[in-house]
Amino acid sequence: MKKKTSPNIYEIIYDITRQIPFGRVTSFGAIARCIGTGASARMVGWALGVSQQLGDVPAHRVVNRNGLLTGKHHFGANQEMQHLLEKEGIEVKNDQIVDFETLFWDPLSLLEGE
DNA sequence: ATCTTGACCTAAT
DNA sequence: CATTAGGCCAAGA
Repeated sequence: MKKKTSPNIYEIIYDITRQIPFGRVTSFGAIARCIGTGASARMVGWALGVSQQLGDVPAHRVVNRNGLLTGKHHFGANQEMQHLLEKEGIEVKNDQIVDFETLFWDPLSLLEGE
């Protein structure tokens, strides 16, 4: 069988990001923590960037711990990320999510739910 | 093969 | 309270 560095990381990150409910957001740290060791917040952002380019994962629902749209620049151009969030009913001000803690969705809930 | 950069986070000074 | 340092893993040059 083929031996890769760590294909699991991608699957986990993709899966978690895909499980994010509508109108809800999460942070890199939360996902990284959900994975635990073997991955870091940076990998999440990098993996999400790839997934976003693939169009299979709503990366616009993932922001940093501050609720700041750090990676909006990676969405091609303009405030596409912010527009997507606003379309979901999320209010964004100055590239920052309003009531972030309220809209925050913890991926750990998946582990608890299942 | 090595070095640098990267959508980050936590802790220490 | 603000800034610096360290950790973490992977991809590009």
